[in-house]
Amino acid sequence: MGVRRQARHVSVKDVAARSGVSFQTTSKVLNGKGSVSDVTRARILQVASDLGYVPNLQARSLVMQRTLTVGLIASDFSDHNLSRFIVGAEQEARRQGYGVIITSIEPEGSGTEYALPAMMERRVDGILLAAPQMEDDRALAHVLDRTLPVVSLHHVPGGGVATVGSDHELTGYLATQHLTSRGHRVIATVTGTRGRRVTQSRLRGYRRALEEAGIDVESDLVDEGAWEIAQALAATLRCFERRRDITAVFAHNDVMAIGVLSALRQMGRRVPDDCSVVGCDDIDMAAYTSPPLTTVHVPFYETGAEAMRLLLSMVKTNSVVPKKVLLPVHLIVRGSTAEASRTRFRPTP
Amino acid sequence: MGVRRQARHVSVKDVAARSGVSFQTTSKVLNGKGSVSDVTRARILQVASDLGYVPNLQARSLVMQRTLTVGLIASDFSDHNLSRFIVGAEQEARRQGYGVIITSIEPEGSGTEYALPAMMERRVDGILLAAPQMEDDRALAHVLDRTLPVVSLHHVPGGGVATVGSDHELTGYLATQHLTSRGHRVIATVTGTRGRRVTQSRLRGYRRALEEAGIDVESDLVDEGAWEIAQALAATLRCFERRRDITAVFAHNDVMAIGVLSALRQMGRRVPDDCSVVGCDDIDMAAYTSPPLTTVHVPFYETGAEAMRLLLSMVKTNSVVPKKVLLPVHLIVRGSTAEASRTRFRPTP
DNA sequence: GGAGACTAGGCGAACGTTCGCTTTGCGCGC
DNA sequence: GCGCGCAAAGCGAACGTTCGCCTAGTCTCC
Repeated sequence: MGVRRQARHVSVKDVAARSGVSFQTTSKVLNGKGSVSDVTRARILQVASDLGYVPNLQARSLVMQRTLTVGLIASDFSDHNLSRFIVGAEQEARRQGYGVIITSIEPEGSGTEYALPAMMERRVDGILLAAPQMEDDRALAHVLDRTLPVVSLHHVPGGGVATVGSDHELTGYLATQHLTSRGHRVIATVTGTRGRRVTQSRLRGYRRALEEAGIDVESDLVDEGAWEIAQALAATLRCFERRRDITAVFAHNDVMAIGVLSALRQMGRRVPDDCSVVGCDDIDMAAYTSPPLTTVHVPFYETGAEAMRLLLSMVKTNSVVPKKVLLPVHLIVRGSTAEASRTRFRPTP
Repeated sequence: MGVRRQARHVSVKDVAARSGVSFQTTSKVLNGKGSVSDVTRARILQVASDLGYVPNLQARSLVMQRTLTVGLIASDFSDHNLSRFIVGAEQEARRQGYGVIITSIEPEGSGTEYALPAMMERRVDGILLAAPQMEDDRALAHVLDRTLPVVSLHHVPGGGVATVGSDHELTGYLATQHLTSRGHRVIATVTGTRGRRVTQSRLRGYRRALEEAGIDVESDLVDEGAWEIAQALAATLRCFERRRDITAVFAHNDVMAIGVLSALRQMGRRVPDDCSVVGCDDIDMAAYTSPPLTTVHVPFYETGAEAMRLLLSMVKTNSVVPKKVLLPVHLIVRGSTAEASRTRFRPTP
């Protein structure tokens, strides 16, 4: 039980005292400002390093009026996509010398009550929002407006907030178009949570691809998987109960696509021989499902980096630019999709 | 391009001026210290809320000598297990009113050069380390020692640092013992990265279970999967090339277990009829592989929460207690394991 | 009616910086 | 020989808090 008091930090005054100069001169040297003779400069630097001087950012930001720190509010750090985004954002911040302080907000509503104040108390220079399920939270939007530079991963009501994301409609379009171009005509889709914008966008892309191929959009081919394996599995079973002639399924993300694969296996349908499957997001595991999943790559890491770049540029110029950035997505063809002509009908056991 | 200067924050002096008292009195009211009459107290509180006063934690921590902030250094936020850990830690910190500032360190060596100074500059009250691959980094250990309260998820050389983790040897033991108790005698294991302590511990558990069952430990049944699906798949194939009589495989984590399942499928061996598979970690997906994976549950979330609890208790008492906490793990039986008697030998195609 | 205790509030200092303004000392041109 | 300009360093103030100590006023009690 080694209890020991924490050693006091060495301050610029300590360094000054040891070097025989005023602490302001020391400060000048450490910041490379003002004119100081080479010999004293060297002496001060030497002493500073001997004493292990580490500047106190708290004090510094008090006078500078900026903290070199940004807040990152996320709904769930363990969400795979979100965590890629976070890594991208954090690395970009680090590259630019900014610190990142995080808070997660509880899914059941307003963890915002804690998150925002915590960030404000710490006087963050800007905020990065990554809480997709808050996209309709007007309270949040209200608080954010007119105060700080904010960049969000998702839509924020009111529209004063800059957004960086990927083109979800294109995602849905590319996935579906890949299937129609391979001759599929009866294409089911297992969607994300109904109310969410991503879902609506991906659904729009799905419809557009079908229409372009001259295929009617039929509602019994659409079912909700709500981003979860188990629900996607169930949704797939429901679709096939309604329509036995489905030859392809587009899942609104890869995790659900894995559920779709499970469902098909369970029904005794082979992939891609009996049914093609395409997901989106391109998670690591997508390359290792059986068969490997055809999917649309969504650049989460780059989105995070880009969002942070935009945020920091706003912070540095002290301006607010409510622009929307969309990053490109692209199709990755693997083994889970095949020509419709190869598809042989096999009755459900 | 709506450029607008950032509004200055309202300070305790602003509130004081408006309420007609000194700013120190305002401070007293806001902190509930000293004696202030009910009427002025009410007036001050009213003004504070009218003006939207938010205390400046920077200034506060300057005089209080603590920042109510802890640093979290992690190797990779997008690692599934690590991110569960982080969520647990963050939530516990939040519950206790502490902020969390993060840095990731690059796998290729010493991102520490940036991470530590960044934390020190911000005068964090303590540091939580979650960078398993740094477990042998003496430089890191040296810097950490004797300065701040530090709790680590992994071993730190020199041993002055508190550690919270789960019982990896027990994990390996439970997984393997489950297999031996079901009559398996030829049990392969696909390990994590060789040099790592987790790997060594899980391997020790594996050996102990075998010995208890009176089975010789044979080196041609051990192969390295290095935590990755693809490598685990390859390792499995190699094992079966050496030994065709394997009836069960223990993978050092669930991700690799998925690779093992792929390999078996590829070889035409059915799970669990021809071969049983058990993983560990209990990731979300484990319940949805086909067949659902028998695994050992490792409480990452709780580990994070517990680590943060320990860290904060050290911070609050200003003491350093280099204790080691081990959290319990338990077996979860799903569909990927069966009695050895059911196992029928099928030659590799 | 006066001493003592208590209440309400003010004041100065400190925390560790940055920044702009002064002061000191010295070489130099006329 | 005198003022000028410039380099080197010091000084005071400010950032927004907390904290300990001081003071003025009121209440209580004998």
